[in-house]
Amino acid sequence: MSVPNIKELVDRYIAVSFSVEKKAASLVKDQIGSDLTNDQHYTLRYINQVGSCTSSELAEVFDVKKSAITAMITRMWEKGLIQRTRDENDRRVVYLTLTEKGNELYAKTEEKIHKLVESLITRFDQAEIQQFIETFEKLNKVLLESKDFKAGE
Amino acid sequence: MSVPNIKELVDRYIAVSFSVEKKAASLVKDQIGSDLTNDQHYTLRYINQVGSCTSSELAEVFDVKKSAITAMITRMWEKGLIQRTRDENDRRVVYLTLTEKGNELYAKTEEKIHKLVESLITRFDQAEIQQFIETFEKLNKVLLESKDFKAGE
DNA sequence: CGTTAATAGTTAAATAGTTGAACAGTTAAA
DNA sequence: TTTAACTGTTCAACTATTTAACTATTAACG
Repeated sequence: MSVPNIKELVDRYIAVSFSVEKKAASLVKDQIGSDLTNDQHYTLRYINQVGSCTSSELAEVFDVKKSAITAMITRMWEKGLIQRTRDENDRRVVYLTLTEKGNELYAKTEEKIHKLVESLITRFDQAEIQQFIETFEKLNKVLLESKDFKAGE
Repeated sequence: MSVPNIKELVDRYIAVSFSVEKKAASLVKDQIGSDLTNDQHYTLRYINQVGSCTSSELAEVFDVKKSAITAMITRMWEKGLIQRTRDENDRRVVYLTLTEKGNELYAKTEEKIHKLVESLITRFDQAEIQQFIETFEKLNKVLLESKDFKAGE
């Protein structure tokens, strides 16, 4: 058992990734659920990070169709969290930015999530969690390449 | 930068876990999307693993309300994938099992997901992926404890 | 130039998943 | 035996998603 075969590793990965995803989503929701959905928080997070972006860009990042983004952005726009600004040079393009209210709500919810994640990862050895995140980031890159491969064939 | 502080690790974890989740969900869906949703596949997977379970148990595992489970199970029952059997001793309880069709569809989709995950993790050093999964499993335990803590306070 | 392509985003209908509250039926406790 | 607890369902409301059709705009090129 000290050298698990590939099949066992695959099984364990599928099981644990599903379980962690469900539990983490539930904990995040407990923190921010009354103000925002998890997806809406991640949308605020992304726009806050890049400053300004388009629907197409979000669709790419979230790996969903543009119409799904339109629907979500409209809901957030109705809550006054997001601003839509037409590009004057290319009038097809709409830039999405956070409003003051959007920024404030993001900061508030992000603080809660930060505390949550911190309370989790400080229960690990620092070297272990660092290695874990590095492999996780590698996996993220591998997934990105898989997507390109898929699109290219 | 060789010794990142906690805040940086937390930031990186939040970003990468979100990104991986989105991309993985998308790839899984590409494999099984026409027959089942991702959640439905995971439900088949769980029931296949334990043989038989109840709605309450699924609600616990999936961390959602029982009414959400009822809705999903009903959809899968309409497709002939799941059987509902009342417990004769405690007639409140309904046991959920896979039908023949459910088993076959599970096997078919699981094979695809297996191949997908295998193609991903074989791109890592075996020791690295093994360590990664072990930490992931630890995280899963920590999350379970966090849930208990939350419920207990 | 003018027609045709491609692009950015929206709309609308359909489906899946989710919550919360009310409810039925059943079992356990007092 | 009445009351409380539990299992599962129904319903209304909502978010997220896809597909297909559509508008408006820009780019390509003959």
